Amino acid sequence: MSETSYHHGDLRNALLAAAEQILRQQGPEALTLRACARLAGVSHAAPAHHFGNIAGLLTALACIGFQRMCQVQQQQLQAAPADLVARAKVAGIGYIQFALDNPALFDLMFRDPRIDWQDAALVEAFKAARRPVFDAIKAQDNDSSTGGGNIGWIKAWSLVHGFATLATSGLLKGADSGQPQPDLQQLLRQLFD
Amino acid sequence: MSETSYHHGDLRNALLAAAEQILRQQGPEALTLRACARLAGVSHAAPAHHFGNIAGLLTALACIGFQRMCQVQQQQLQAAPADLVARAKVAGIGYIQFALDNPALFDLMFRDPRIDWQDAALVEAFKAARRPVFDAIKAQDNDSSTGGGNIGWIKAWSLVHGFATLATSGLLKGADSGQPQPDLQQLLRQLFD
DNA sequence: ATGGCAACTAGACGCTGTAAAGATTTGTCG
DNA sequence: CGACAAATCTTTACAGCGTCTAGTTGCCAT
Repeated sequence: MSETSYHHGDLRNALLAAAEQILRQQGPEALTLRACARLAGVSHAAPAHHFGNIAGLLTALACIGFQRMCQVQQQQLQAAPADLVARAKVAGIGYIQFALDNPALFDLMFRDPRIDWQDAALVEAFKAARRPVFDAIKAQDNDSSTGGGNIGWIKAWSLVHGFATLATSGLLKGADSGQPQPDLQQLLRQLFD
Repeated sequence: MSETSYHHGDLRNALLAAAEQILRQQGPEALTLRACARLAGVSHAAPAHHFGNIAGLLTALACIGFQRMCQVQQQQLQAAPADLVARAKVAGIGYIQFALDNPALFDLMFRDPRIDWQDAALVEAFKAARRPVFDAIKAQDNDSSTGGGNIGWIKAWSLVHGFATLATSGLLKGADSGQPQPDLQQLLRQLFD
């Protein structure tokens, strides 16, 4: 059961790996079913047996992205202090750090119109990925007993997601004191002060 | 020089109108050069003479979008009080209101990878569209003489753009107290308190 | 009036996603 | 052990897409 035999053996994962490589190296427009099949060394129709159509493959890749995004936040929270405000900052920084480290994947997850948001596994992974920030804000609300509705959580999520989106889109270039290449890490540290 | 004659007369604007209609009614994936040509009643190759390629048409449409977005904010600022904090809120609300009223166009402007960000006219329109919020925050900074660098402006832009992006993506559904259809207008009013 | 030129059409090419049908391997049951 | 069913992959085909080239039409200035 090698890569050269008729039956690949692990084609589904091989196609996902190929898709991520193409996305990272050539961008979302080059990410096609046939390109993934070529890179994996199979016929152009093979991916359909594992993903159905292009939406299925992109949705599966986005699902993996949300899972990794969740892990990044959880890992950074493990090494964080117990202070609730500090933990909220750490969760937000984890959210943004994932976007800065994986800009193409982040864009695919949140911006590609071909992704199927009816997919149950995707929605579950998405909700898990936004949960660390949600929980951190809710913990603050409960502690100070100022927690009204969800507006605090939505404000925090908007701030974090907006910064991540603008940064991965390259739109913060020139927005920061005219520097063509803003120090995103420095801006990120100031974002929650 | 009517729509039925060999020479259309105003094909460029007709194609832009067709593109906006397709985008609004059928989404970004249906927005193709050939579909615009069909709707305008010309041959499939006609758009190339006015826009060069698909990126040219989408970039021109996005340019119009940024111009309208700038107008919405300016109009709302005309009827706004002189208080600097209030004016900053009005500018941000105008930014978001444009996104809520034109979700498909907003997505095209900020999310479509086919848009050419090297285009000078597009960059100029984009910078004009984000200027109302920028100026309002800078006026606050100057007034209170607390204005450090650009972090205040970037925080405000991130908050506004993040809310607009999440709302137009439909991701705020379910984020607000389990309601499937959150009252975005009510959330928007609370966003800057 | 007529020549030049801009606007538009027609056709072709390679790319894409997807569907149908055939080929090959795996695994299971008699 | 052998045969058959199911899963996996290939081959072929088709329509739609962007874009290029060549050809056609009609306006406009000379």
